Amino acid sequence: MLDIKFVRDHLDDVKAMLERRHNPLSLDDFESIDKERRNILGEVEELKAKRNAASKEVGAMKKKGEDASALMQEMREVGDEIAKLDEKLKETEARLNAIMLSIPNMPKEDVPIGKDDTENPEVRKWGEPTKFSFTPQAHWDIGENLDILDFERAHKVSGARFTFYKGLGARLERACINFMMDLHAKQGYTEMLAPYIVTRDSMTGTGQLPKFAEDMFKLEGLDQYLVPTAEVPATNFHRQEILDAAKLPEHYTVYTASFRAEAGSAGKDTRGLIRQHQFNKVELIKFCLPENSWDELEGMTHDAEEVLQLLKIPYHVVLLCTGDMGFTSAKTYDIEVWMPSQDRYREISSCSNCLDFQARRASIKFRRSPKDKPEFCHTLNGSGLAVGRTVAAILENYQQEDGSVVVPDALVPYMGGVKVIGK
RNA sequence: GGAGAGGUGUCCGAGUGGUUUAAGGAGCCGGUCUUGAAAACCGGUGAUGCGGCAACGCACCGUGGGUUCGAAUCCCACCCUCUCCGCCA
Repeated sequence: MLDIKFVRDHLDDVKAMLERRHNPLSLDDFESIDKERRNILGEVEELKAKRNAASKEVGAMKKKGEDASALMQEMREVGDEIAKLDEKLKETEARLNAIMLSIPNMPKEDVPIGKDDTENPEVRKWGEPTKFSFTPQAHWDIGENLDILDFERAHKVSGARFTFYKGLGARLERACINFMMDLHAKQGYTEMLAPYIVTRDSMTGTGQLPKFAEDMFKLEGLDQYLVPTAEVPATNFHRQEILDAAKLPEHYTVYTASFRAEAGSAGKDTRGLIRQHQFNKVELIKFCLPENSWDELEGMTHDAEEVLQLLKIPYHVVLLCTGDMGFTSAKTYDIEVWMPSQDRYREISSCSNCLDFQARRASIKFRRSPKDKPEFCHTLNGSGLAVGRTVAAILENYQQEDGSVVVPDALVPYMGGVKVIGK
């Protein structure tokens, strides 16, 4: 969430930002509700001050044996008035809060203005699209032919958008997870495994709620949700904490399965591993000082890219334009991996600097020294990487004419020495 | 799931209706002493949020309600933690 003082003082800038993001939220009511809230607050606090003073006096009078009934009667009426105003205040604050929770983060100045993913500029490119002397197959065909992916049975057992990994397919997925976690640990990230179920407060803290409820799975009868990304448990790890500045930055690499309802994406990527209700992901999370977050974003993006470099899979990095950015982000790089069967790059990682947007929602602070006032941390998150999509990219980029798949050198030790997945 | 205990400031811990502006201690900051440090002693110090230019005010003792002129304290509901039992990977 943005600082309400910032919104108050830069309302036109915030409105312009919404337009650039193609966000239909209207802030026309903001000013009046904000003013109303402060008016009521002033009134009710004045009455409370009066009551506090009078109550003290009642106590003193009673001690002296004096009659305080007139004052008590008067305060009874003041109390009724306070109750009425408190009710009104609560209602006004709820409306204001709903608005504040719906305003997305302010994009950094250098984020290009654009309407959707067709307007994301390429920042850099690594490797060249893989060339084949034959017509490359899609990863779902490769996987089924090798009997390492089973979509049909998954549909029977769980419904659409689920997959069984089998044999060396399962091994490959697991190898990728371990390879990524080991690499990120070497890069200085602390390894973490996190809960797959989180509370509503956690979902609100990182910005998934209240706006994106339809994107996730809620547990029936409970106020808890399946994690749509490890970002949620990992960022909320420090919710409502004041961290020691000397311990910042904190870097975590977190593996979880991720669960997404994929409402509204019916018909998109219906085949294969690209868009699943459940997928594995290794996430990178950072908590840092405000002055360092832009450098930390560059570092995090490179740390994620290194996975693909070591796997020797071509990719490029794009900078998301205003219309394509996530709600909580001020700047996002997407890493897109080359997918031969689709003859284009597909997103495999998204690295974002959220500035203090999540920290304010989740109250994650730090103190520069014991005497200083706490300030909000900056939080960053990035995929390092989406594992299912990585497996898809390996299958497609490393496929051979005979239908087998060569295991990238970096993964061979994680595959128990297996160098080729064949029939 | 059953039974019990408990949730108070950075920490420990007192507090069952009115100077609680949360006792006391630890810690922390400053000072005295000391070659320096420790110890001892003296003084200072709860955190956070909101409103206000400010003085200041309001809120906050797990959360949400309620009773009262007044609630950390009484009542109701809920959440969480711990111990034991049951069940269980």
